[in-house]
Amino acid sequence: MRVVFMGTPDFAVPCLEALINAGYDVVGAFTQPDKPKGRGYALAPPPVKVTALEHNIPVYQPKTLKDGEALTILSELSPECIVVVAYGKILPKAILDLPKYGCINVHASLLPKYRGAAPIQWSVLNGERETGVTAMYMDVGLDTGDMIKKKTCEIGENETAGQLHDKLSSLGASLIVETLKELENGTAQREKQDDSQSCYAPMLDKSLCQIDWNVSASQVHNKVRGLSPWPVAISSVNGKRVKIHSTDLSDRQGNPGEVISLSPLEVACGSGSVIINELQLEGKKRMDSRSFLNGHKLDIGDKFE
RNA sequence: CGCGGAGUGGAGCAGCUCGGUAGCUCGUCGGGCUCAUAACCCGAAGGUCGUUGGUUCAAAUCCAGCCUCCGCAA
Repeated sequence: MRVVFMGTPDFAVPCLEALINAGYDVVGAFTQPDKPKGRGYALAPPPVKVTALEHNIPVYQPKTLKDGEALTILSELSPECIVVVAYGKILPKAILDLPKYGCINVHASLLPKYRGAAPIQWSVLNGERETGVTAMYMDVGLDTGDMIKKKTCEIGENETAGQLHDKLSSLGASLIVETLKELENGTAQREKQDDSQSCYAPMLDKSLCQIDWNVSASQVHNKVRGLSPWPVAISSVNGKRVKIHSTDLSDRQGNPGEVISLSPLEVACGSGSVIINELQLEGKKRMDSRSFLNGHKLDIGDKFE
């Protein structure tokens, strides 16, 4: 089957590789344009581009799909199916209608829940215990297409968005391969989404990162997990910004934000408390809290805020 | 040329302004104490102070270049 792949970040890479390994004829890869990134604004190629080039797949990085150019390219590639995984652009109807088997999207949640840009992080932030990946026929809405197939997985109590990301990413890879098989066989299901059950997972905003110590320990813990490894939960001590990378739940009480123990480093929340395992001072590397305390004096009663 | 911080025994930091004995909190190893401890006491090992060059009688410290790591911003 001739397939065009559309995707951008790391999450999409295993799907692309799975298609290649399963023997699909990937005739082109669409991905976002290189963007200036990091210190010095060095131009960074998206991960999907790197992978595609390694397999000698032609890469296209149009700024927009709305003009005729993208459609022309796609017509020439004449894919029987377009697979879209975290591409980051809306596909116009003309493109959706192009391939025989349609445009198939892999989304990192159990739809209709967590439609949108950051389903993985939001499912952790909200303390969900289960999530998964969904394959669907794309339509003109945002993650609203009819569903074909799902795979579920558990979210561990201490699991981070990063760990979940990796799990779902490989789940998504096997899902897309199985889904294409079913499409070819004609055994693929088609199920409408129940819009009344839907919710949105918007792009993460930096203002989310600030930890409010007045909320419950599990809310703090979910925030730390959900924002790890990026963009990372933020607090400050002694006037300096600190990233909080990893915590454990505990249940001691105290004034919210106050250090109530030094070994291990434990901070009180609105209810319960949280043990800080790993943190990072601005300009410094991330380190375990014991190392941190060796070089930065903290006392019981000092406040995180 | 986006803005900024940092490289000092295994870890985290101080020392650098005002050049001249390598310091602190841990860890490690050996010994002691205790019913017991991420407890305490005694002792020991371990560092070309990122790298190259310059200034100087003398450089971790001053000057210049390079490498590496990190924070912000995108």
